[in-house]
Amino acid sequence: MPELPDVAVFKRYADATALYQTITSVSVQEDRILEDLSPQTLRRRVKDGAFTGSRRHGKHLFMEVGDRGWLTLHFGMTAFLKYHKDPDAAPAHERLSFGFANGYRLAYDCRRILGRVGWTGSVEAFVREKSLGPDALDEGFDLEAFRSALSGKRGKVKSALMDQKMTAGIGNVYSDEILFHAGILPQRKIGDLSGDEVAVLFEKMKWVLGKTIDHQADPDRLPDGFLLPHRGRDGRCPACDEEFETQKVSGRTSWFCPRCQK
DNA sequence: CCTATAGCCTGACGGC
DNA sequence: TGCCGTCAGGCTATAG
Repeated sequence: MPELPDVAVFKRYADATALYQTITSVSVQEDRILEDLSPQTLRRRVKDGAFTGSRRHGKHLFMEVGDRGWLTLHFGMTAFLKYHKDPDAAPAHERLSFGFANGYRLAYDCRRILGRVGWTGSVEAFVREKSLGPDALDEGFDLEAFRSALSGKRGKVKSALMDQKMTAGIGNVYSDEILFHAGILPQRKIGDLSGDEVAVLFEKMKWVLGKTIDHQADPDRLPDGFLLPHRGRDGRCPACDEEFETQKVSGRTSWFCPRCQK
């Protein structure tokens, strides 16, 4: 699930629940979740500290622990956060959790163990090391920068949107959503797009990501006209009622409307 | 350098 | 009911 809008919602959730509380314990149920970090080191770094702030870049969430550094969280395909007190309320695939002085825990649930939690001294250094492009919602990432990032790319437009080095945050689902609103087929080649199409794509990228965050990235709360609620359900275009088609692009299933998208 | 593809992981789901 | 194949909203290493 977790692409930029989902992680933005996780950030809000973490900010609303876990900030400024003394961390009294760390529980690691699954070592493979940790990226270049032992449970002991993690414990030493956060214990008796507190989450004092957070940032997001693309699909990554960073939780600041005072001046000690930043916890880095990536959610793979299936991870999410859950703040709970009652052990019965713990999510089914809790891999790691932080206990607070008030008795609550912030749990990291990751069914497929494709997500990773690590540590960095600097968010900027982390972004550089991972070769991540600018966050898709960064205001500095404007149309000019978008055109420049696309120039020289030869593949399909959907692959480019999902390329985290081009811009960070867009995955399979939201690339389809953006292309649907832009009226562009996912399998189109970058070089074949007109200047106007690139401008529309850019505008819809910003619009879709912002709009879905406003609606908690929840398919059931999105207003009419979005692809996401129809994806794999009734499978019909909300604009023209044509049946959506699917096609593998970059090894992932793409959904598109053969009538609305050119 | 670039792009496309296989593999990593677990578990939910549908068909038989 | 139970088993099995398929597939899932990501990333990385590797091949071409």
